Amino acid sequence: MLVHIDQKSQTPIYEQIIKQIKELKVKGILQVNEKLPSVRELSSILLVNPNTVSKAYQELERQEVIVTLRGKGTFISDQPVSNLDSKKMEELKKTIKQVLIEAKYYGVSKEQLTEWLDELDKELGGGTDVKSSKLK
Amino acid sequence: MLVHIDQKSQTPIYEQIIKQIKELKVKGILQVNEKLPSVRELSSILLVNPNTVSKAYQELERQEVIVTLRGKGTFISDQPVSNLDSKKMEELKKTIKQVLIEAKYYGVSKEQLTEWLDELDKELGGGTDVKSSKLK
DNA sequence: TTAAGTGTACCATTTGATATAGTACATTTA
DNA sequence: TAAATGTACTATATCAAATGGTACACTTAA
Repeated sequence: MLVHIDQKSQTPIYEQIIKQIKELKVKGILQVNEKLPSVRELSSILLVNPNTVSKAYQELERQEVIVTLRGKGTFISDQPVSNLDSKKMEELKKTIKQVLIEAKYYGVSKEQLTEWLDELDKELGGGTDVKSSKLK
Repeated sequence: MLVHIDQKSQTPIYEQIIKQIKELKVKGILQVNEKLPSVRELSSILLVNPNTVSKAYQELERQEVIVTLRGKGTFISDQPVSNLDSKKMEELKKTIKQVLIEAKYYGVSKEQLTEWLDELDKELGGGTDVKSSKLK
């Protein structure tokens, strides 16, 4: 299975699922309109409670990453990403700020962080650019 | 007071304290060997429990950001930052990866993130470069 | 129509982190 | 000695997270 749960992690299981589904979509491993495992199926694979998977799916739908159809299943959304949300922008910037502060404590320069960004962008970019692919 | 607590935040109070002390040090607002408010003093200022402040101070000392001396008080550490910790490096990289994935969902480009890094670096850089200042 | 699979909605319980409250102790300073 | 300091300890309350179980509405396929 593509999703992997770390039970020892301090990150909640449902958040781990959310992050990994997003990553798989950005990478293009999960294609638009592709069907995801059912709540029960994924829960039995990951050995977690169905409610936990359901919680992850509900949050993913709220973020318009996936679409759920009663009785049919859950699918990768083909809808455009919601408009630029200033709140989200601020969150991103705050997170980056914290990363930068942390980095300074370990002698990691801004330039190093920028290099990592380049690396990771290539690593992820092999898939689909979620935003622009919706606008064509 | 320089530290400000947001009771509504989902971030634990002790973590808010940790982050802000670090930021103040990176900015140079808190200088090396400078005395911090006592546990009881800061707790009464912030209207939080002394144990909560103590927890923050203990974690900050574990990270070698501050030094505590029994009966004397707590001070900004003048010790060199601990050697580059590969675990910490991985954590930073993971966080950046998540930020990048999030950014892609909101049409924020890698270049935009890089710009923010530059901005924030200047904003913080007015203070002292923690790492290099120890090596002179 | 029936049966299976789907997401969803409940409820109850457990666990762990967080925060508070209170007390006490060892150390340092004035 | 007295005050201030960090620390340790116990107890309690709250909340998020996760689990377990049951049930319902809808869709699909036999």
